Amino acid sequence: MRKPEVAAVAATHQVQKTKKGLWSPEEDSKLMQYMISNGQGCWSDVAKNAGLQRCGKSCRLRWINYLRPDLKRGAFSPHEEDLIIRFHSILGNRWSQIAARLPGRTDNEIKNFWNSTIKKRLKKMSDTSNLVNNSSSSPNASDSSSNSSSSLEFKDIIGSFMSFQEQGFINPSLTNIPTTNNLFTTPHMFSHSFNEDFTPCVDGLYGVNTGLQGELYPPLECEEGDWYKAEINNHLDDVNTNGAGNVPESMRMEECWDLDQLMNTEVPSFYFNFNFKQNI
DNA sequence: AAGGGCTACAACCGCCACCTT
DNA sequence: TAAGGTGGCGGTTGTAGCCCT
Repeated sequence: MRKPEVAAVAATHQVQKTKKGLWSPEEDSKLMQYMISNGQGCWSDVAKNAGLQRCGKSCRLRWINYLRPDLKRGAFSPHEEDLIIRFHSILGNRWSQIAARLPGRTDNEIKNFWNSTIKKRLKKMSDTSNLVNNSSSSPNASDSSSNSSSSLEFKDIIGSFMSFQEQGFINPSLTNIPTTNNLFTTPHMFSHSFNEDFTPCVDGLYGVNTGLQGELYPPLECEEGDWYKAEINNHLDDVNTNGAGNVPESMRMEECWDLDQLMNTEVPSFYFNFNFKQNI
């Protein structure tokens, strides 16, 4: 939160003052009344017409994140938490897309929740697993900052990896929790035992097909229950869970997957830009 | 009671995409 | 085509309020 301040902005013939910082109840009430009676329009007009000394952007943010009548208030339910974690494992930091799938929640809210709560939880988990599995590793083993060239968060990978493991998609007898030392160099075994196929999406990249994807890509030939060796690419940029930067526009997740349906199925599924290598 | 540390979250900033002129 | 305006988004900051000592 910020101290209220008044910034002078030079206008054509006069000096208009735009206020910054916390919104007062009076300002909230003005904006609320204006929005209810006029609806959403050009935000800079909203600021002017509602008699607010705020920039349009500030009005927009206040309305979307705080005043909107359809907002849900209060703590996230365990179900919402679960959804956020699952959506994040698929969408990365696309907060607005995650928020669009959680009615009544805003991207800002979810982002804050993730950064203040879930991230810490994952960090704790990764710290614990590093202690257990990597007692002889280098002092930097849990330091994600050493991978500063990538937007990939090591903690996120750990979280996703553990999620894979918890749900039985990673052969427990063949793999350990990865560390920064071995995550990108050690092949890990991914189960294919749920009744769908790994589906090649583009040149060396494989997704896990839940069967919801239709006939877009030919499935690999494989037997029910096979284990596949998934060799995670050495290049951090290629395993960026934040986006589909390595996947051609036409093949990106949004176009291929019905996320809403996906999230309602009993079969969890994930899509990483990992460079999977088939090892039958 | 005081004050220091920590957390949650409201709000700002900078960038980008899109639209209009 | 370029320039300017606007909206949307993710990252980041700063502080109110809580907790602990």
